[in-house]
Amino acid sequence: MTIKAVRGTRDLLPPDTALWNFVEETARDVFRAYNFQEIRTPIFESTELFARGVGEETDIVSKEMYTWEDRSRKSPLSDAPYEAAAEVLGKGQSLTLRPEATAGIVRAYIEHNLGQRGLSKLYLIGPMFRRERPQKGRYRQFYQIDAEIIGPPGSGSDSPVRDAEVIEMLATLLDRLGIKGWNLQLNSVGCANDRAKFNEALRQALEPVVGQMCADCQRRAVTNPLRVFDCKVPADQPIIEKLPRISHFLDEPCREHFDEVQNILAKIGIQFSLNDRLVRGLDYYTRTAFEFTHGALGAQNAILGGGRYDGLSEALGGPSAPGIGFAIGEDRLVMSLPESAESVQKKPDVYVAPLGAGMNCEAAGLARELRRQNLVVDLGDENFRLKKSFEAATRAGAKYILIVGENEVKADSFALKNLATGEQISVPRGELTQKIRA
RNA sequence: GUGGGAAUAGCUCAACUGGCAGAGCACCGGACUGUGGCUCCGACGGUUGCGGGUUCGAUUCCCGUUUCCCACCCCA
Repeated sequence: MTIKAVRGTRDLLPPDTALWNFVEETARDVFRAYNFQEIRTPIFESTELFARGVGEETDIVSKEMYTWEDRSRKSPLSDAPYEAAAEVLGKGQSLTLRPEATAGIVRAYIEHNLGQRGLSKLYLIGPMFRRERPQKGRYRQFYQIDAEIIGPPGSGSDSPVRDAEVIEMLATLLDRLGIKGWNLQLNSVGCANDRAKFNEALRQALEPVVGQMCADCQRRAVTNPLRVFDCKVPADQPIIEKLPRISHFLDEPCREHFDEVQNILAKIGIQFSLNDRLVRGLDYYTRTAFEFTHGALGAQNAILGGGRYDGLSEALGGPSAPGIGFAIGEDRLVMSLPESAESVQKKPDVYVAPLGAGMNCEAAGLARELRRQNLVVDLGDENFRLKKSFEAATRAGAKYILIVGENEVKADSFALKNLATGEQISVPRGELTQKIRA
């Protein structure tokens, strides 16, 4: 039995990787225009970070994390094989593969006192890990493109301008990637006080009717009443329609904040729809919550999600640092791209084909010169028959083939053939770069 | 964690009621010693996901298991 990639993980191969690079380069380019800068945090963190940051009650923390006990630093067996070390692991630290990016970024923000620099605009691209059942658009190792605006209150980090800025940036990114037919849904889940009041009202409203609802809703009514709004069972919809809505429980500052976000978005021409049933799965969200969906993704139709988390820093023992951010599911983003992998792939400008004994050296020298001119150059082998070189050049998608044989070397002028048109000319060494680039 | 479908050559798929495991494409070589895409010929390619059972005989039927796909759940 050969060893295979483990369940829920996968290899990304060429030419698909060209698509991923296209997405990441475009994202970096767009983020730069909004003055975001990159942050890289560790792929594993103390388990406690996610327990406190994401929330003990969330599905992510309660059943989806890859968590293990590290070896104890003091263990006399610390350099023993892990089977033996496991015997003394009682004192080891509990570690977890990151299931999302925000907690780690806020941890770094606190740890390095980034609040002293004013407003931080940070982005992170990398793998996340959740132990869920794999499905279309859902993997156990998946990639997120994440960005956050966070800072002390005086830096304006809590301003609705920031919410609108982040959302508008996402619309720009999706447009730049050529993604058509995305849909933006917006909601405000209020502050902690609003949520407490709303939860209580919801619980009361559910009590007399929950018996008539589906089994899932009966469970949710106890564990997490907000999630009742996610229910898709038709028979439950009339009941859900009559339940209280978070929008009626927002206090005055939260309402004004949300109004201003909508106001800005409308003024700058970003289409959105309000959805007061939109709830997010992580405990730390406050006020603005949003989601971009796309039709071509099957059941996992959320291409990205985000929101505001004004109390997260404090929950992690840090200073007050309101923030807003989002996470794009890169796997899903790539799935909804209209581009083909072929179309974004960088093809060789020229295929250098040495022909006959001793020509490898000549060809290698020429290839080096051309590559130093920033041309994309592929290189053959003097043992190839010319036919084989042509086939290799064609397969590589090269624009030109450059033949390096004895005749050419003697004349210091090389046969350059355009593989698409069939036109062939003899080009002196000094003019090669210019001719190939033309 | 639950439910449905699937797994045969690198890829896409055949193989009747249980009877020698095949094709197309791709790959490699040749026809063709310095000019590609076309054509023709040849070669390579398999523990039929894995393990067990029934049978004279299993890709085929049965059980288990793993993985993938789809959906639930949840989320990006």
